[in-house]
Amino acid sequence: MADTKKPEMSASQAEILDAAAEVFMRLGTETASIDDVARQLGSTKGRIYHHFPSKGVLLAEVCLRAADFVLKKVPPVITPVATPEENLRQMILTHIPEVLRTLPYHKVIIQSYVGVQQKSTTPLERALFAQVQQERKTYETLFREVLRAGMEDGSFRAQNLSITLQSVLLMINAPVFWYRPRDDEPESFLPELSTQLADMALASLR
Amino acid sequence: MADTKKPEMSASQAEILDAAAEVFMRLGTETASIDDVARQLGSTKGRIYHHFPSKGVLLAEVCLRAADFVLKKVPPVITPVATPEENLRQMILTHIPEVLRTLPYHKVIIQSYVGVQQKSTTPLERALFAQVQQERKTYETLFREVLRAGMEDGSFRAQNLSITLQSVLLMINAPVFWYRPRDDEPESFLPELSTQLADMALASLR
DNA sequence: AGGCAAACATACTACTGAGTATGCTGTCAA
DNA sequence: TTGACAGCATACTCAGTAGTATGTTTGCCT
Repeated sequence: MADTKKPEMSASQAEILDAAAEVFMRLGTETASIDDVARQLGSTKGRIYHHFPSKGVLLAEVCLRAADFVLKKVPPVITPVATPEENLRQMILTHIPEVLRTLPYHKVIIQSYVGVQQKSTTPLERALFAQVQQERKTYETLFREVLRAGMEDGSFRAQNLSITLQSVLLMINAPVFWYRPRDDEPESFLPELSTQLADMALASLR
Repeated sequence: MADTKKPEMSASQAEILDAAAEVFMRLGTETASIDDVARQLGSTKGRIYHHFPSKGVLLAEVCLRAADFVLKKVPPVITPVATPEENLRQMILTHIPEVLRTLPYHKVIIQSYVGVQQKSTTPLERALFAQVQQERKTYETLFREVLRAGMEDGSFRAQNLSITLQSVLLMINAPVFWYRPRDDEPESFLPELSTQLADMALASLR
């Protein structure tokens, strides 16, 4: 655990992950083949297997990147000087645009969340998915602590914390299920969407 | 449209659908094979293909049944004499236990909702999935109308209706993502879960 | 210049899993 | 009783896909 966990991803690897996320989103992680991903890249299998040892690892890396996106943006906006309401609101207002900016990644990680333990994975794949699980747990804890603090000081209604946490998390991820970027969409839509969801989430806690 | 849409499902067919829902839930709709479903039944492929022409149709029938479950229970509790809040609360308190009672089916339909258009489907499969889409839309409309009525008479805060609808729907389906029945679970847990979610959903609208 | 990796492309192999063709068995009507 | 059909089981076929083995090019260091 001595070394920092940044495996120095190359530009080509990032490009492959972008393509994989896009294709996995469109076709589903199981249905999509490595050849589909290669076609999306305008290249062939060889390129992908040069950088990733298996399809399972590729999928795991996509999920890991999805988790990293929000995990880099949200923690910095939390501050001890703010009230739980203010903290939670800022977290949500940061979370939603970042998720929609990297939408394909999050559509993929939700697939892996809804369906399925991976079948017959290699040790490396298991390790990566364990890391995804870990980061997910870390991210949940950020929200859990804010909710707990708010319930303690009476800002939020006292009730089952786990249920509350899951509900709030799913609520702020709801756009992942239905949002599709549109050409005729006004500039103001994303901020409006974010604030409305933040309002609803906060209201649900009172 | 003259005939009633009840294709007279046999007991054997229902048993197959139960097994398919269970296996599709555990392994994922793409990963799970027909042989897996057959093994769950303690029989072989032959039985399944005798009743269903393809894996896609089998999956579609599972989704259709999932939609039917809630669509049979929820509409009867809606009444014009009640306020929008009261109607919505009763709908949620009916929806959640029914979903958890038939959990595997709903885990499957959510998979098909998150991931993917089906690839290279037969006309029959397309027709069935269109029917699923139709029933889903019908179900959504029930909630949309109650929300709209509540916004009109001032019970609910006026805001983007579609966003509100999607958020509420996802919120009351949240347990599908995380709930797992436990042996040491008190009798009272399900009612408590339902009322807490109903409270949160209604509060989010104020 | 030249050699040597890294970064791919090409051409395979092996296997899994959907779908089919056919065989077997009980049941029920005529 | 018999034949005919529903309800399965068994034993295949065949297409698609993950993974591999091996070529080919491109930078890059000396």
